Amino acid sequence: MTAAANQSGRRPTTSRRLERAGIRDVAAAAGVSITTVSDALNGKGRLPDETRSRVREVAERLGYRPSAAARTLRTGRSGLIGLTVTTYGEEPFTFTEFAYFAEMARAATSAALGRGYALVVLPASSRHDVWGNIALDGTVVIDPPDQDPLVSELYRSGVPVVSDGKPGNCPVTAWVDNDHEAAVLGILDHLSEAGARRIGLLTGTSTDTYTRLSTEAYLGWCGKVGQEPVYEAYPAHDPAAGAVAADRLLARPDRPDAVYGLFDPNGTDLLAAARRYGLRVPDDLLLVCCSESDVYAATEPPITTLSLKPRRIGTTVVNLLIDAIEGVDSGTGVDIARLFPPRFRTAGNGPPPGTLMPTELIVRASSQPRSPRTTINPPRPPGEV
Amino acid sequence: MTAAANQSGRRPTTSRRLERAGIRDVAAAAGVSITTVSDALNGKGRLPDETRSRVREVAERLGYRPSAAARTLRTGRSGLIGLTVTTYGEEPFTFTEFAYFAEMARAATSAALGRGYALVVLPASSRHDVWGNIALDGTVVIDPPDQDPLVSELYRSGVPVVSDGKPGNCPVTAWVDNDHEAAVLGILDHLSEAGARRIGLLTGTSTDTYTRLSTEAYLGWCGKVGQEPVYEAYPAHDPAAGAVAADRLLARPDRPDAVYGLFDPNGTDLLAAARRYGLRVPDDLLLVCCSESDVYAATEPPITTLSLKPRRIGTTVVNLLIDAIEGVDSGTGVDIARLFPPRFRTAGNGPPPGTLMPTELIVRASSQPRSPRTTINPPRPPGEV
DNA sequence: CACTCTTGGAGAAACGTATCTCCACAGACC
DNA sequence: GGTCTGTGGAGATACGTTTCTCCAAGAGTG
Repeated sequence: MTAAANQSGRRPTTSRRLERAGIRDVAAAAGVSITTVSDALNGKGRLPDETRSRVREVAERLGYRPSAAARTLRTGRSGLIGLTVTTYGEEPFTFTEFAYFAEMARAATSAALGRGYALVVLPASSRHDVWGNIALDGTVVIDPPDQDPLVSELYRSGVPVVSDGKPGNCPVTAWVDNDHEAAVLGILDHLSEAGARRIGLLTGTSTDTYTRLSTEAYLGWCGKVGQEPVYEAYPAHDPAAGAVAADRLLARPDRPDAVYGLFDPNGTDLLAAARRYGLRVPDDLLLVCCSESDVYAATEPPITTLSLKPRRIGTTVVNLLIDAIEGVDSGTGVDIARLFPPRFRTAGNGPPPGTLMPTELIVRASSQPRSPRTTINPPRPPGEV
Repeated sequence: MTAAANQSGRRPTTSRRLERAGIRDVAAAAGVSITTVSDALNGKGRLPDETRSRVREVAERLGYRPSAAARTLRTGRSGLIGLTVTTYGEEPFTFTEFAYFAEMARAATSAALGRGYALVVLPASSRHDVWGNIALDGTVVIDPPDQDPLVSELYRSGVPVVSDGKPGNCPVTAWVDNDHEAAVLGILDHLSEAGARRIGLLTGTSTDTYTRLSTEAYLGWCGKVGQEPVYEAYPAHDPAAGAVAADRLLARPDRPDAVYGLFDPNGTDLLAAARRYGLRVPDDLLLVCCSESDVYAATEPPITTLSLKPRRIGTTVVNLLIDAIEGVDSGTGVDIARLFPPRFRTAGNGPPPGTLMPTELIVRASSQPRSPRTTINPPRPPGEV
């Protein structure tokens, strides 16, 4: 009897065929020790290729699958990253409500998988019900509100957090955001150049960074160019409220001749409202909205959209987080993890490092400079989508 | 020195303040044993309320969080459910590409969270890179192809699998699907009643159940009513291909006077194609497409859509899976898990149990019975969205 | 020959929890 | 007084890995 067989000999005699093969069974079958099996399968240790391949072959034959739980317990790494969205109302799950989140989540998932991690979608609320039961290596938080208790809790637990959206007052490890101010100013300039005299804004009532920064940029611009602000705010998480707000905006006595809508559905909302009031786009009303959906390429007329490039954001956020988890400083390539466990590296003083990413304005017919001819049913070649 | 302190006394002397509090620390601080702490926090064992609350208070004070990895290792339950989509091309992640998946995933996530589970989004390919590293209690598979190797592998690993979409030849624990045949027949009848003489189909080239069953239902209907089939198939995962296929369909010499599009973007595709050929909807062309998006409520004209009710599907799939994991038979309430570990309950003979769920046709202007008056800019009250 | 390296690999200690087993003790009962 | 019963809780083990430590044996070296 080999030492390995001895080491695994304590299994109870009954119903062994029901058990899944463990590393001990592989060791026994291959006539080597547990250490050797582990090293062989993980490419570690000093083993001749012959032993390595033999162990691998035995493991394959037994259908051995290492226990993720045991590995996580031992190594302290689960390969799991939490993804949570905190704003946009009290709904349990507004997630993927808008194309932005869907795209961002998709890119984040891909990026994580590419580096050997998987994403777990979690709610921002409901404290220990689920959060406490999952071993997370880190968390991506979308749009954390000021003083987000969830982020604080995670920080206390030692879980690295990277946020999409500049954090108000949260101890995040790092953050990524669009340059919302530059984006709004760019759109307002674009509309002005297209002939707009009075630009309105369709905005939200929530206090997340996106809404706040965008609105502030608009108000600042109004102050600078001397235009009276014309805007309507509504709860962005309520899809029906957007149509009503769009209607209100166009029903005002000081009706704007151009509108920027901050949220994805605002394009169709505003277009429908314009039709109701007999306004032609872009002749009577210039339109831009923030959206990732390509339905606006096929509307009548096509609508100019601002893309926040969610794919780029999602990828960046995840890569930053995994860098923090693994302790690699992307700049230097130094492996910090060997010196300090990751959970203590968020404790730096000073603001967390952030990255501003540019947006992209996709100009379509709805914001073309005014011309005398009508835009109803313009002839377009069949190839254009 | 208490026995509890003795039991935890083997911690190395250095840098203890850096360690997170474990159950041993709580036991030592409360002057009780590990057993007592575990029982107190989990509501088990026979303990007086006084001890229970004291232990809880100490745990709270130390900021104790149980290790999910250790718990998973010990109990064999991770509270994690995999979610994967396998069809629609070779793309690494077509997930949330269409509103159906996004909605379904959202509902599934909510349902899982409601029962204390979290969802992990995983790719259908890339064998052991990620799948092997995660302890899953079960998996939801969307639209598995025939003989899906992934499902077979999961079955062999003992992981319960519930699929969205009737499985071709896979050992799933259970499945849920829409009644696609009934849905298509319903639409074709609806279009006929609206005055259609020749109904066309925009379908896909992939071999998943949805595409196959829908197309077969269409062909069967054509055979029964004696209409020559008029359809175009394209790779559904390619967004640009849909517009081209729609164009092809309307360019045919035997151009249909009504079209049903199987995929979400087909509505805008077909509408744009109709405009290019000067066809009025619904006067010259009746239109229905399968979509979960509400943009079709605001198009010009609004388009009739078939909803697959993804929320209901997602909820049902997850609940079935969790029932299987926890060994509760929804019908009887018997706890099977105590008799057989869940991984052996998929081995029954006969086909796996399946559930067919109804769809819903949301009728809008694009499939209204033909009338002499034009439908361009019909007057609508502002409240309607 | 005595010694150091190098190679190949075994042993055992964690990781942190849940839970099974069992014991001490106090009161009840005959 | 002795047995029984219920209460409260301690001890120890197992979950399945990874990894640190260390040993044996052969190869080279003076």
